[in-house]
Amino acid sequence: MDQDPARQLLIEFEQAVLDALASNFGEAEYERLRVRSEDVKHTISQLHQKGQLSQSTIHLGASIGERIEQLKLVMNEHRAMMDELQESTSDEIQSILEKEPMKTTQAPVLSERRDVGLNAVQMRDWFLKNMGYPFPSRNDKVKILKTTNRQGAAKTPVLKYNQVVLWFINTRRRSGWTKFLRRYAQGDKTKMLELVWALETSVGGTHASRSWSSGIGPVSSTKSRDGKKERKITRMTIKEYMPGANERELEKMYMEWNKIVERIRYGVKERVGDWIEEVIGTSSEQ
DNA sequence: ACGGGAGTAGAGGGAGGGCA
DNA sequence: TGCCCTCCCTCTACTCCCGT
Repeated sequence: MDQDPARQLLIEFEQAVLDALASNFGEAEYERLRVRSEDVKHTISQLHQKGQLSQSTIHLGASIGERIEQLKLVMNEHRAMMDELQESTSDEIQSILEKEPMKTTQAPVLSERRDVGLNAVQMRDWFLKNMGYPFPSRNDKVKILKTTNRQGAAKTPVLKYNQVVLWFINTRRRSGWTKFLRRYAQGDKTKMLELVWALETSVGGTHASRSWSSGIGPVSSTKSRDGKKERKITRMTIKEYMPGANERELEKMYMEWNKIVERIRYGVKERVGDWIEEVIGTSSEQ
């Protein structure tokens, strides 16, 4: 039994989400979970305000979110087959029904620019799996687009290709990834890839335990993702990458890196409890 | 031509203060 | 206590510019 009430609350909450996902996840179940998430959010926020939320509890919350996310992805794989079948049928029906002229491609009016938040789960996931080179090719973007739209079909607005492009541009900049690239890799993306690989091996563990990966993988591959040109990656340790750096400088770099990862995982959200909303919001799409 | 970066506008929402 | 207003922050998306 966990002695920390906040930790206990989070663990019980995770169990409730898992139970719901394992059962027939209907509207009633969603509503119950939503109410419960409000309680959890309220309690966690209060503890945070009182300064009673330990770092390990915050990390527990993060890893619970990660586990729920992974379960969701697995379930979506199974669902994808059915969806594809449905999609091809509905496309056919839609082409028959679409006798109206094509919608205009004009820029949306300002009031439509930020109606509801983007479903950025897939984009965040892709970014975190390719931290060394977070520049998705056209194919990657289309894949992200399809998966996102399949997942959030009814609850979130359709994600457009351009939104994926913009999201990655903004996230690289705002998360601090671009600054990190300039500071520690002199703006050289190949060097950055080497650095992130060095960081990854230095930290150790798996993608699940770290929550991020360089994107290179264990087997040597020098070909860039888009296949346009070769990138020679030298695999070295962090000490080899930064031979002149002392422990303090390395520590500072690790801290900056962790901050970037956190920003990408949860957006630049600072309010405690927002991650719960995000988890509930995305899990309910099952 | 295309993709990415930088600067920026605007919408939405939370926090906090003032007031009845 | 509840309402209103203002300020500030986050996020999306636009425009312009630059590099390939």
